[in-house]
Amino acid sequence: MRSDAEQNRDRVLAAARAEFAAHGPAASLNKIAQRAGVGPGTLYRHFPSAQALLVAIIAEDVAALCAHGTGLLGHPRPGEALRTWLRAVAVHATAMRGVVATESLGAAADSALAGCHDRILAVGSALLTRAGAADDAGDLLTVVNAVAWASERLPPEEGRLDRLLSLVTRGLPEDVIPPV
Amino acid sequence: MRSDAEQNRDRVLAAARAEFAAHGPAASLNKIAQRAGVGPGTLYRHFPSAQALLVAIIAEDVAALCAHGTGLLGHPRPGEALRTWLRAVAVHATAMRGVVATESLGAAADSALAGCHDRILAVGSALLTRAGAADDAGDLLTVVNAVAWASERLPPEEGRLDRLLSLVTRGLPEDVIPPV
DNA sequence: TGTACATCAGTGAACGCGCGTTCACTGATGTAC
DNA sequence: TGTACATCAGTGAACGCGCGTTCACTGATGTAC
Repeated sequence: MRSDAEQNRDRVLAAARAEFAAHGPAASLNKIAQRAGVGPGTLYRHFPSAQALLVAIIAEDVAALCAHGTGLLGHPRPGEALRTWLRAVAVHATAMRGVVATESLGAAADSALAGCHDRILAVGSALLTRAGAADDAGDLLTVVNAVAWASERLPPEEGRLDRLLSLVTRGLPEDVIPPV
Repeated sequence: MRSDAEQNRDRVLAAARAEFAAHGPAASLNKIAQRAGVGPGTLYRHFPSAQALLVAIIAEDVAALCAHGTGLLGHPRPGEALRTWLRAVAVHATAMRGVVATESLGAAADSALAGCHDRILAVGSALLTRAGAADDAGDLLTVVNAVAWASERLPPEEGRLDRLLSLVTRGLPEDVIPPV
């Protein structure tokens, strides 16, 4: 790829993140192009649709989330590791006014996002198994996504996301802490 | 109100339900008017905005939901009564491609829907208290709404809504069933 | 290293579209007598 | 009951707007020599 093209691609992605964060699903492609300082034609050269933009953005994040989760597989307390990772998933899904949560839910059915979905699911399953939970990883991640979406729509309130998450995770196995 | 006006109002509401069900938040007011067989001006005479339409629709449902919940306060098994009602709330929130869930979440901050929100919350609190749960009714209803929203976005699957709900409600007190 | 050139990314005005919304006009309804 | 009329609901063409998208043209980049 020509170096100026790559630079523009990156600028478009950054602008898209900002516009989606500001306007959610109603973000306009023309405005993303404008914010990135390129013509609409340039945006289309790199991303043929808003969907393609979102896929690129989400794929950027999913790798980090999977790495985080894989690292937590070595955490000494499996239950805590699981909860920590689920919170990270929720924070990720909170981004961009619910757009990420919405896309993530449909990821299994979307061929472009299917890879992301599978990788997240694999990490989640591993963490669940290690924590000794019999839950379905897909269902659990669905609910975590849903909770993230909800917390993003409500007026911001300190600690709300954690309260809502704890409603969901309180059924998961707790770590046995050896008495001191 | 003139009788033809009331008839048109009802037809617009019915058409709006159908259009929101078909297209979610992207439903068009012109198309709602067309489906109702009235001119756009008539729709505006009754409802100045899409928001006003939604408020009218939701208010229609909330009354039924509250009556249902109030009736369940006399149910012999408080835990089961609570779960039954939460499921009814979820089914209500599943309507119209997530539009109802989205509106319901913002209801507390929306003066037109604040009344609905308060009534639902009061019924929920009563059922929770009776079941012996210490949970915050607002948080619980938020999560139930979120789960309903998610289940509406995923490809339909028999029993999914109940599975997701059970993830949320398994932390609630169970009824003590006397041994036979 | 320097230059000529082919490639292809970038430009941005312009398109058609459907949206929400308006308003001058029409006509049905309900009322007063 | 019958009629004349005032009220106000209904109409629908038309508006401006911003959207997604296109495409003929420009010009920067990287390459071949």
